Amino acid sequence: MVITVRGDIELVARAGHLFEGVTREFVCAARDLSTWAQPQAREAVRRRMAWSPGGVGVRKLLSPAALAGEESRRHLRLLAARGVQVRIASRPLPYETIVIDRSYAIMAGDPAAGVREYTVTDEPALVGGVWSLFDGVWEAAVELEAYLGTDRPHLDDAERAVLRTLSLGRTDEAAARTLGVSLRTYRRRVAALMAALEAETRFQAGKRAGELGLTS
Amino acid sequence: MVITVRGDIELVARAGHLFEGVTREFVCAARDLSTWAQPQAREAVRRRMAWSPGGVGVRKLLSPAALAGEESRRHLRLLAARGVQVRIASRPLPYETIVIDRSYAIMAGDPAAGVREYTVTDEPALVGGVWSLFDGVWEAAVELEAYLGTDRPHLDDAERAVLRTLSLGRTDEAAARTLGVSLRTYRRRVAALMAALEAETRFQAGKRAGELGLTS
DNA sequence: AAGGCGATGGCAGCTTCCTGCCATATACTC
DNA sequence: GAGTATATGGCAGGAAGCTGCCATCGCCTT
Repeated sequence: MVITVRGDIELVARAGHLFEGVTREFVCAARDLSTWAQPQAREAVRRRMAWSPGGVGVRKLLSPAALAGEESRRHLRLLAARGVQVRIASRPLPYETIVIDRSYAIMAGDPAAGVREYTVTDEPALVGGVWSLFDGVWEAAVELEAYLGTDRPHLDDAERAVLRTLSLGRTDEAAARTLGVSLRTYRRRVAALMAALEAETRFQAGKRAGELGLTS
Repeated sequence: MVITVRGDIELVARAGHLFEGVTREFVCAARDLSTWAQPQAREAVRRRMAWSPGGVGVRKLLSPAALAGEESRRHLRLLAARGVQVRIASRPLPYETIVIDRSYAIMAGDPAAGVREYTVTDEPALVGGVWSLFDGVWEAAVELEAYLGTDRPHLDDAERAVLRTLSLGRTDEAAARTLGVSLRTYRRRVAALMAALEAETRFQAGKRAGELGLTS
């Protein structure tokens, strides 16, 4: 069974009961928090949320863009406090996706289009496949608190350059030469980088950089 | 449009033309290489593959289980040599998935069932969503060569212990003391760990450890 | 012009790290 | 027992890394 609806209101009308019928699991991937802008939709979601403490696993997967505003962060933290698992994926997820109880999948159409289309299905292969892919992305994504906590130390150009030479395994002397600065300055910058990464040793700095995926 | 077929043969009969009509992109996620066991299916895939050099981007995403046998590895390397991008996801992907030209999605049903069911669709929202999720997993997955190369360096207890002390930022002397070995031995083990991580400096070792998620 | 400020470079001394060499110990094989 | 392999510890010398101090330079403000 596959149905396609246009817009939030029609979605709620046709598939709203699915939201309220969640018994075990509700997973949701989205680029940001702007979906469900319609009051009716939000209301339906809220009604569902009220049940969540009762054993329904709710997982919300978002892209970093969802953390843009301070308000968004507060909202997400609130959700997390209510038991919703929130993770941040490294890439945007333009097509919003919902899987309910591993039985129904709801996917939003191209966001570039005007009125948003939603496709709802209960085909086992589709639902299973989508859920499985979701789970893969979920596994690779990082916990909200961890993401906010690390606070992604913003490195300036000099620090990035230092990071690169360190990653190459050069000696300080060679690195300083390639960067065109003195040994003293280079080491000062290494010290600055380590401070930025809250590391006391170069090993710790490297580990931190690796964990944060600072490749450059 | 959504159709469901039972078994490889019927899939090829009903959707085989999709494989041969690839023009831009062919992506595929699977747990292992056992799919397409049927000769007809393999043949269809092979015909498709013959075109791939002509600009079709082929991405194959597998779980580590696909690397079980030496034969599998050879096969994958062969594919890679032919221009197929092969990556290994960290988790198994029980539901096999194919997306062709971002226009058609084919998803296999529960592998536990007897005859395998396949669902084929061209619903934009479904295809787009599946593709997007695939891309997310893909991004988090690791290149075949990198995976085989690094081969998840298996660290013994001694190396794990060293890793822990290094992560704590202790000096070698303190670390050696807490581990109850001499300074010389401790440093030998650090050198061994660095060799295992293919690192030339402690920074690189830390980075590698961070990237590999070696927390302990 | 004068002064403050921040980044740089040189120097020096210190700590830490790295490794080759040798001696010892333990275990395993023949 | 003799021989071999492997892990350990000590020592020493060298390489690399760290940082305090001071002088210099460019830039900005007053």
